[in-house]
Amino acid sequence: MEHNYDHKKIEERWQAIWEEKKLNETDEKSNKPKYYSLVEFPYPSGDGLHVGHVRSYTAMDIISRKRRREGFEILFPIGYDAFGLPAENFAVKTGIHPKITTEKAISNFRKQLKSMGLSFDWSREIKTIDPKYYKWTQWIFLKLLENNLAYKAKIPINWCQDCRIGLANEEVTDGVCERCGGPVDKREKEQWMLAITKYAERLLSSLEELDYILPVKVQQKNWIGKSEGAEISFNLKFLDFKINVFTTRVDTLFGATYLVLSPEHKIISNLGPNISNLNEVKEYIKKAASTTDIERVAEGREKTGVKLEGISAINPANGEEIPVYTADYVLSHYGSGAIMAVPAHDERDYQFAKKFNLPVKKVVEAKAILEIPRNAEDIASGAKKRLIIKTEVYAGEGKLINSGEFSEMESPEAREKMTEKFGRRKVTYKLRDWVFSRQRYWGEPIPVILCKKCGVVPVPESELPVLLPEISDFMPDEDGESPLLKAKDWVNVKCPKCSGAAQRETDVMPNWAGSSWYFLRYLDSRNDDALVSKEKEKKWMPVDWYNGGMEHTTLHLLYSRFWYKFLFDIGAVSSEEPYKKRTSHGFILGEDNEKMSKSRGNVINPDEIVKYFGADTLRLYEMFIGPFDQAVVWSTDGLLGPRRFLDKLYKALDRVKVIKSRKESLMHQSVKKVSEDIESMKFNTAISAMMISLNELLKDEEISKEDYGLLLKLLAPFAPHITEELWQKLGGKGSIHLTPWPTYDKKKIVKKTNLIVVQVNGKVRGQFQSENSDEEEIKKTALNLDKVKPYLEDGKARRVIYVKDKLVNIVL
RNA sequence: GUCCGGGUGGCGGAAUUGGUAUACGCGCUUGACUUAAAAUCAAGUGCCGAAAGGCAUGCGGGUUCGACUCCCGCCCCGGGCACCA
Repeated sequence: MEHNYDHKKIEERWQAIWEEKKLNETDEKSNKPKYYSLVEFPYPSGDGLHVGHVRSYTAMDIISRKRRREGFEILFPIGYDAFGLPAENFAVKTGIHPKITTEKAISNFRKQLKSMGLSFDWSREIKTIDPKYYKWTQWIFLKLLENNLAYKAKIPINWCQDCRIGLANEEVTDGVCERCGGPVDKREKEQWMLAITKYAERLLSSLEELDYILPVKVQQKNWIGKSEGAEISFNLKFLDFKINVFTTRVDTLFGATYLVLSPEHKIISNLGPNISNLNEVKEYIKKAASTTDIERVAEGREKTGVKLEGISAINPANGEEIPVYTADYVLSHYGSGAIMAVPAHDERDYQFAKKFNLPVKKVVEAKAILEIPRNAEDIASGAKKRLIIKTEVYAGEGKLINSGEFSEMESPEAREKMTEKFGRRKVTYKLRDWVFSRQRYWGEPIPVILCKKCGVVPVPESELPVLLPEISDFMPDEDGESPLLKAKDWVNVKCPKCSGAAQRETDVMPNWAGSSWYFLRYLDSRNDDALVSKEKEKKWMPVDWYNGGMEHTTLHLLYSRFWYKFLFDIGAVSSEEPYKKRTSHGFILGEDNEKMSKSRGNVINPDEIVKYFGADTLRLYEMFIGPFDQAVVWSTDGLLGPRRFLDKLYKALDRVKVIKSRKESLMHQSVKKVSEDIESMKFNTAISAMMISLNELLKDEEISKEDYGLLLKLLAPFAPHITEELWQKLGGKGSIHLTPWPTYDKKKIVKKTNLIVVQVNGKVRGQFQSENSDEEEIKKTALNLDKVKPYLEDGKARRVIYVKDKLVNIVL
């Protein structure tokens, strides 16, 4: 018998056998209940698979393997999200076509993924760059266009100077490009937009029923940013214009002492002739446009703005004449792009009012705040709680004053009544439409033709896919026009409508396009007639469990929910939400506690780990390293623990005999623990439980074959290769991965004796074993313990507390 | 600023209807085996203390017979959002 655990031999052998036997391929004909488990398909970067991929993929592999053995027909697919900037940037530098580098990276990824023993159904593999795939991405776009959810608009977009690319709101972090960290400014550009805002309410409200981890729900909710308030119209004096403002605090209307328009507000140009300082205003607007987001919100930046001389508005509440300003602290894209300023009750308005000497009028009585002494010193020095009233700005609610008939009312009531009298209810969202154009090469061409006569003409469905043309110069030009413009033969076409000369749209889709629906394609990945057949969609959707990164919460996850709801609306799918359950994994940081990156030199290559320790050890380690949802620090030394565990398991086989004495209580407990922990993704404690089991089994010379086999079955989802090998050596029939998932018997877990802990005044002083639960008897035993007696000499037990089968606490 | 997480040995971490704090693993110490080392096996390992005992879950209070766990306040770390009216 072999005594050494040769991971390389074992892993290669079993991977080949499983592949040959198609062990992991989904059986479409099966009548078992379906289970669709999904991981985010990787972007095939030239750097190869990251240990972070292994973490997330192993977790879902464990869940899929368990489900399979619980009697479900599993769909656990994989593919590649292969359009993207890194390959294109590399192409700009080297002239090598992104397709070549991407395909190479995909081959490498495939090899790496296979070496991990992940139970993917490889027969359904997809890649977003495949024309047969992006045909359907383009098809969805056409449908969006047809339903007025795709439109072209000239809007100020976030422009990354380094990448020469327009960015979606979601792709800008702290005012810099999420990708390259370069500065982002605003440019007016004609862009394709998707009207995700039309779905804001639905995206928000259906969140409630979904089984997503809380942080995901919270983030999406905040991102959608629903805000309920009122819209109030302010008429202008002497002019037939009105300005609408959005406010959540109508109750402060009597305190509105001026209005502020965002510099981009359209009414300013309409008012032009009536503004006596128009030049000054224009100057300010120009300056505001060239201000970047970083500058605009820079900390401690003083408020700026210009008064529109000659213009004044009427406060509808009290008829007062109030001035109108334009200032960049008011955002054009939120609410109506105009606000009523209430300096007494809003910090920002107050700052502005102070600078421009505008009146501050209190209309809500401030509530006193209770100040409590904090530290021991304060308390010792006799400091007492006291009430303080903030004097300057009070942003809270309270009783109204100086508000005519509404005085004496509390804020909520006043809001109701004042909305009714002066305006109307209004709901706004922070969510903005999705900037869908990219002036780049390596993406799906947007399938429309621009005709001077007919305007935007969709490419007929029969002509899909619009293939990405071959070009050799991938650099976008200075103005940010797409490199596709250089493919003259491709660009110049006849208009499908009028047959006149026309041009193809040269913008391509963002890399979020292909990933917004990929989970549907897995169901029917070779279908050329539809993105997915109705029948298969009905059978497999929605995804039962989807694990992925938190960084995709407001991007991919939200986008794909939007597309799916849209597909539902046009009858292409039969349910409204794509993912029933969403969980998330934490990052793996380098050994230096920093994010893994080439420049830091702290990247761990999974290939090396597989080579030296084996895929099973790597999998086990990554699951053992810490709580699945939290960031963890890589430790190569830490791999030794799981590796030793597998070594011990392998050697233990020599001691396995068919014997009667089993460790039933222990094993049933393990089955319970491991089963439950997998469901809650507490893989670290599941592994700990299996380590404890093995350690316990090894305490005896002989190990029961039944116990050992059971342990193998529990471990199989985590370490599929070694358990399969040992299962065969044990004489097991068929693959261990096809055996039913073990069940446990509660009765067998119960212990015969209980350990009773004895405390005196809450401190542990002793313990004893007890076979019964008789309160009086146990209390008596406790009071007579040698360790306890000395405490009873001075005084009597005032009270004795008994917690059944657990603890006695003697209170003196 | 605000919304989520999180703070426990030398290190990763375990423990939740409040009931033995430090499971499991790494590391370390000692011993066995070995010419030696590695590997492996065995014993030990929160801190202070010779011991008895005392002290320990970010800090300060509180509730309780009993608090890592609940309440009040604060500090620090990670992440999201941020002039959103």
